[in-house]
Amino acid sequence: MKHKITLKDIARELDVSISTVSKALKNSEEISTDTREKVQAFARLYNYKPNNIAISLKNKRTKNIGVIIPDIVHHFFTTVFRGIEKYANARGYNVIVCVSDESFDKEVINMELLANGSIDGFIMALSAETQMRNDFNHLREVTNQGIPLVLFDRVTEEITCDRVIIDDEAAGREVTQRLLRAGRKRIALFTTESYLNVSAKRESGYRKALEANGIPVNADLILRLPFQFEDEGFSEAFLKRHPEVDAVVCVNEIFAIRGMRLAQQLGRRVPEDISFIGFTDGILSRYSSPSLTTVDQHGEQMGETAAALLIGKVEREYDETDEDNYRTEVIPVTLIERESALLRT
Amino acid sequence: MKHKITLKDIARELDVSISTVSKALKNSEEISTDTREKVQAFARLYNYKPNNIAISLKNKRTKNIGVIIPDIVHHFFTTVFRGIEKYANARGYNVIVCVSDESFDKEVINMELLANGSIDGFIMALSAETQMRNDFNHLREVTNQGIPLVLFDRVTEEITCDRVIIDDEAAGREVTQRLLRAGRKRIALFTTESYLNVSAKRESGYRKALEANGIPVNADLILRLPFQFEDEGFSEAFLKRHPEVDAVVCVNEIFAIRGMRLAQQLGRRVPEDISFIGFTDGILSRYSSPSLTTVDQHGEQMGETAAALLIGKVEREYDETDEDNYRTEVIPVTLIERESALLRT
DNA sequence: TATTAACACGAAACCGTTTTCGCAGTTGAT
DNA sequence: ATCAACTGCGAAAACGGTTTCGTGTTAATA
Repeated sequence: MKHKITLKDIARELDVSISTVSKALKNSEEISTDTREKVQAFARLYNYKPNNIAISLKNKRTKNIGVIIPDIVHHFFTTVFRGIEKYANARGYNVIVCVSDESFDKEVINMELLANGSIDGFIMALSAETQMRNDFNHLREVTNQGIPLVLFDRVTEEITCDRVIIDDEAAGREVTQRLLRAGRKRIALFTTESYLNVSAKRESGYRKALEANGIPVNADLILRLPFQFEDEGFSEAFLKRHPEVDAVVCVNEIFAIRGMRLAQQLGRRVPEDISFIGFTDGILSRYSSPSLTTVDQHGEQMGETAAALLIGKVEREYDETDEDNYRTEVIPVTLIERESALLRT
Repeated sequence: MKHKITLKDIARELDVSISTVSKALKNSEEISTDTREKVQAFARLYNYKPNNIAISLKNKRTKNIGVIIPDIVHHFFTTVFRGIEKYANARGYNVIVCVSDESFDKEVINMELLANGSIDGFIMALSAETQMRNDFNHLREVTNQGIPLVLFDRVTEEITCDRVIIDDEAAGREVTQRLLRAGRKRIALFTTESYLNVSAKRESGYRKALEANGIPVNADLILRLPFQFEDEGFSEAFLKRHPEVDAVVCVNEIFAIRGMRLAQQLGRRVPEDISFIGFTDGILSRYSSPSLTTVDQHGEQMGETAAALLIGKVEREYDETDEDNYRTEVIPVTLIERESALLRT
């Protein structure tokens, strides 16, 4: 095994001091052209590369950013991750990913592990369990240490930090509104348990749209599905129980796809008899039959924005206690109109 | 900003030496019970956590593993990644992900960056461009430095390292064989350009199955699709040109889904008129209409196996020059029978 | 000729740990 | 009383860099 060459090795070989080598490699004016060239030639020859760890220790900067997401096998998070990775990489940062698996404990453990010098900052989406427990001490711990934090999608207001979100309520309102305008009368909502803040906000938008149109919200038309497990027939029972429903707003892609399949199996035509609109523009939406009309959250852009905010903080000096330094970026969404909903009357 | 506490701080406060603090925290017998307790109590109180970077520098071990994959928004790679992350995390390792984006240059740059001390080993799938160029010097560079490397899925024989693969040829043979047994006569193949070794092997299996059944391979029935871009109507033209085709073997999920849609749009019934079998058991396969019969590569298991091999190497002393130390693990595949292919006659 | 400035380089501190080794001071045995 | 062994701790080197501050040599200036 070829031992990796260090400054010390070069210094020994060339019979100069370590400092001289270090400076020569940085092309410091302090070192004579002669020596500089000699050192640089030698370094090139033996393919010298400085040790990242040593530099990190010295600079107290790792050029690593930590990303903690609930799940990686999930199109939305994957897309955001790509945006983060792309932006970070272009600026010389590497990305360490930890998957919390929707577990509070894993989230805490991973954060603490990374917070001890491994990363310069965090980008994360809260796990479901964290949102349910409403316990954010691990986040506070980290920000108190002066480690920059950017939350996206699954965020909380309890922590002073940057945020990248979409306007979930407006989006929920918008899609419901569009269905109403297209003449739909009985609009159902397929959502998750309400502790997920995005779901709660989308639901709130749904409710507001109905109310704004003088339609009373019927709690029976709101179906709360367990989001981690397979739907145990809840949707099917719901669709059978409510033949009058002519449109469904779904808080994610998968609920919509499953719903559509079941509706079709029950002999209902999509979108003629019943329209479906989802959230997240993943491959499923594009390739399902019919293809799904859905809200594109522009995950990649969210990721890039989050990375930009984080790296900005990392590289700039700033006053942590100044609330004005924290921004909440709202990424505009786009409704992708496909086949699963009739929106033009 | 609360400054992170160090050994030095504790030593100063308690008026002992840094060495004493270090030993006390490790519960060394060398230190009196009194001092130990005092130090430990103080450390707990101020929530002392050792600096990972300093430890890495000292130990020359980072507890980070580098993962380089061509694409993260791709179900198979994501699944493998989850397996890696799961296994690694359980053993106290973090995972740094770099996306090569199918580009040779990015792959090289990322590897070189990480190889300078940031990681203890690599797990990777080669980019398409790397496979096309057949240039593996960056891999050789890394292994020469004694950095363990595990290749998965997109591998090469040119490098001495561990590998985790499926038997692509056998799988290609198997699915073709099953279609033949089910009475299909004109079986087409939708594949990528042949420089991707997995595609090449699957094609080889397809050919062998046909030959074994006395059916001449008809090159016209092999459609090579650009895999990075949207299919510009090639599949459609193919299906129109070959109405006699009654089954298609596809080297990935997306080719199969697109093929099915087009076939259906052309008025052909799937699976009655034409059967489709794909590779990769992603969400698309499960939720398409009809659902896709596909080869499950068990990505998560591949990831776990790769991580196990890597961490084994990292933590064990071994002789790099001994070829016997390198293993190629073949993960058994499973054919998931769904609706898109009639396999029982 | 004495002073000074520029030049080229090295010593050493520092980042935060771990670990070896040595050194007092105490204890117990001879 | 002498020596050995043990106890409890600290100094210092090491990991691989960066950076500040000297310092000796040479050449220019008074």
